[in-house]
Parts: sequence; C-alpha cells; structure tokens
Amino acid sequence: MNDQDRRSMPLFAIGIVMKLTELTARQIRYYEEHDLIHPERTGGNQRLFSFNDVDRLLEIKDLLDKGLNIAGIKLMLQEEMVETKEVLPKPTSNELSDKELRKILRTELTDAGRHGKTNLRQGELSRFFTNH
Amino acid sequence: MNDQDRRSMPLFAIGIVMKLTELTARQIRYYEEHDLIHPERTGGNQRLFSFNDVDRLLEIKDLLDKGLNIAGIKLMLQEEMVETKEVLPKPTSNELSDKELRKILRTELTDAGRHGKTNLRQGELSRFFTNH
DNA sequence: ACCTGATGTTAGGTTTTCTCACACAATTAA
DNA sequence: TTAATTGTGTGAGAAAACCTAACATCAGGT
Repeated sequence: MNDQDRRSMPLFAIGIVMKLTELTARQIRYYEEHDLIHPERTGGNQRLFSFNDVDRLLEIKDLLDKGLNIAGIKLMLQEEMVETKEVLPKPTSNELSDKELRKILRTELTDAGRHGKTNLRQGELSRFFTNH
Repeated sequence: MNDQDRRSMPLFAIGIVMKLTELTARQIRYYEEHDLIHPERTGGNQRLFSFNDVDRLLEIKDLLDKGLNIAGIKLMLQEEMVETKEVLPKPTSNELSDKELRKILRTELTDAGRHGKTNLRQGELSRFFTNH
C-alpha cells in the first residue's frame, strides 16, 4: 500500500471533518453536490472522508476566503487533478478556454498571495499527520 | 502541534476502527472496559479513537494471538506507558513484582518471536499513515 | 427591486453507536 | 467431574449522528 492509497482511504465521519476543517455539514455537503469532493459512503450511505478529501476541503475553504466562487474553485481543483492524471483526454475547444481561465485565476491568486497569507497548494492536513 | 499530539488526536468512530483492526465492537469495548485503551468520547458519549488507540488495538490483537490474556497484555502495555512517562511513582513492593512479571513476559514473547511472525512493538498502524 | 449563490434551519427517516443483560465455549481451579 | 472465570457473541431499547429534501435568509451583482 503506497502513500497515495493511504491518503485516499475512507476514514472520517462528517462530524470529525467538521471539526478538522471548521466547516458546517451543510457546506461540506454542498461542495460535494457541486463535485468539489467525492467522499466514499458506508453501506448505510453515510459519508466517509479521506485525508485527501479533508485536504481539498481546506483548500476550498481557503479559496473561498480569497473570494473565489464554486465555479472558480472547481477549475482550480480540476487543475490539480489533471496535473496528476495519466493520459489527458484530447482537449476540446471548451477545455482550452478552461485552461485559459485557470491560468488567469492562478495568476490572480498567486498575486494575491504575495501580500496576504501564504498559498497552501498541497497537503495542509496531511502535513499534520505525516512525518516530514 | 507535535507528532505525539497528532497521534493521540481523537479521529475515528468505532466502525472504521473495526475495519482497520478487524476486531468486533464487542472486543474493542471489552478492552476498554479492562483499561487497555482509553478512547475519547464525543459530547454524545460516542467513542473517538486516535492513531495511538488503533496501534494499541493492533498490539492487543497480536498479543492475544500469541496466547496472552488481558492481564498479561495490560502489563505489557503498561510497560510501554512507563517507558514514556515523566516521573515514576516510587515503586511499591507490588510494582516490583510487576516488573518481574513483565520481564518474564517479555523474554517469553521475544523468544516466541524468534520463530514465529515478527514482533511489532511500535506504531503498526501509524507506519501505514506516515512517511518514513 | 429582483436574481443568484452560498449557507442556515427544520423535519422526518435511517444508520450507527451506546449500555446492559444474558448466553456460551474454552480454560482454569477446586 | 463440577464449578468459577474469561473472552466473545447476540439481542433489546435508547440515544446520537447522519441522511435527504425543502424552505428561509442574506449578501452581491444586475
């Protein structure tokens, strides 16, 4: 079992995720509804979150604080997905404009980061539970 | 927040602990009842386990497999506690014989380990969720 | 003033967990 | 052998946590 497997293992009920992220259940479910996260489910349909999920939620929270809306956040996170994906589907014209958008957003945020709190970008929560 | 804090942070409901350890709820509660573990509780009295708790449960399981009973296991784990404690209470005559017992047990187990499966001794589960 | 997007709140139902009690098989003790 | 003890299974009833769905609210933007 490699590191990525561990980080994507479903472990946390929504209650603890609320505490870890300081988000409400409503918010967390809303973000799932809009495809920002995809937690697993128990046999009885209860959400089970992984470290990755919690990390994403912390990113979402941070991006919201920076003024992004769900659509913008989705693009940002989608960017990360693509970066770590194997083969990209051949870009449609729509994807191209998405890429443009993401570029703009990223520039914007990087700029904002220069005189605000630091950009997180990766593994906020995992950094807590990981040695180095 | 240091590593030990992270490892003792209450995170897991009993359901996932069951899966992680392959123990039944009955067993887990029984071990708690006999002071082998001390999981936290939510405001609503539900158990919340830490990485350390899960590690201990895996140790307990292993020691049970090796034929120890609860009393023996308690001594073993108590040994570990003592090793990481600040100031030891001045040993009573009873404590002395405990120490003797632990020594015997440890020898026994170490010996058994030499021609069985390897001795675990530390952080079984954490090893899963920790880089190096 | 009117949308829309994000979140709060409430209701009713289901799942998970809780304690407590009793059963039982396997040891250990008498 | 018979009698306690130990570790675990199982079931009942209650409480906690979670689920979806609906409606409310409130700030921004048009």
